[in-house]
Amino acid sequence: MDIQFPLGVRKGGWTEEEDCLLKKCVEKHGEGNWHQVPRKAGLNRCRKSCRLRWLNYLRPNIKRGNFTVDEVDLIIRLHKLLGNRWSLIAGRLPGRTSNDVKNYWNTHLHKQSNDQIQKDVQKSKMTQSTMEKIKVIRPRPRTFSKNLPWRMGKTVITDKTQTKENFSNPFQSPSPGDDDGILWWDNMLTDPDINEGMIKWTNEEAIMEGGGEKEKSGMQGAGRDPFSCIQQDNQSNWSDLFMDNIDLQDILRDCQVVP
DNA sequence: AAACCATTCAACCGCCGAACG
DNA sequence: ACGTTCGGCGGTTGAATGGTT
Repeated sequence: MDIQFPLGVRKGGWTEEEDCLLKKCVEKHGEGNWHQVPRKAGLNRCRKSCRLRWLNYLRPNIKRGNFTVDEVDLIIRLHKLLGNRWSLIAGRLPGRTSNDVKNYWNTHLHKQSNDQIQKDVQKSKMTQSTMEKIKVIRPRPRTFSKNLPWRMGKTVITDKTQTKENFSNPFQSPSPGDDDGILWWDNMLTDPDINEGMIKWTNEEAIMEGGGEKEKSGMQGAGRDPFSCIQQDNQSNWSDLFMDNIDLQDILRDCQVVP
């Protein structure tokens, strides 16, 4: 670390002095224009290095320390839906950076995930219905209605069966009052096949990391929905997860897996 | 105490898409 | 239409640290 290059661009770990310069610069000029930041801040760092340091370390309200059970659970579930879209996942975890989430996944959850995939494969070989569920990931409309239940506090219960006809116009926006748009999300997020194993992971995680009584008791009850737990804990609101998030909708648009 | 191994995480790298001239 | 620049992202690396023998 700490290599000096011919062009004078420093690499490696950041010193306190550099942190201070960068922080002052961003506070003065605001985020953005990263190509100008090294010059304005008087740093011999490349723009990318400055940006990364700010985003991952210096930015205010960055949460450090262990991930909570709820955070872990959310990561797992979002990863199941989105894959390695770390920035999107991190965007739903206040104070966490994409780098943090990525690191956490790679160090704590990756193996568990692989194990779970193996289980899923085994299971899918056993039941055709499971096979269908794996194949049929239904795309969603690009826009969400303002009448969405999560905005109105409605509870949605739906028939999980799905026919081929449902695919006829996968990107069609729901008509007013059409709850179908959220039903898919609800199905996805409450699907036992998707949820299976996750709660177990997080329980183990909490115990492994020496989580206190709060954490352990926080996951009591095997059938507890982690999302309701999030809401109960008031740390985050599940409804917020998808509100005003175009990116997420775009991803969902790409989510169709053709049988 | 020393050597070795495993884990963590800050930082770098290369790529991509958007914006702009 | 094309080339360039910039911001942003995910994958990967490697130093630091902790644990084990």
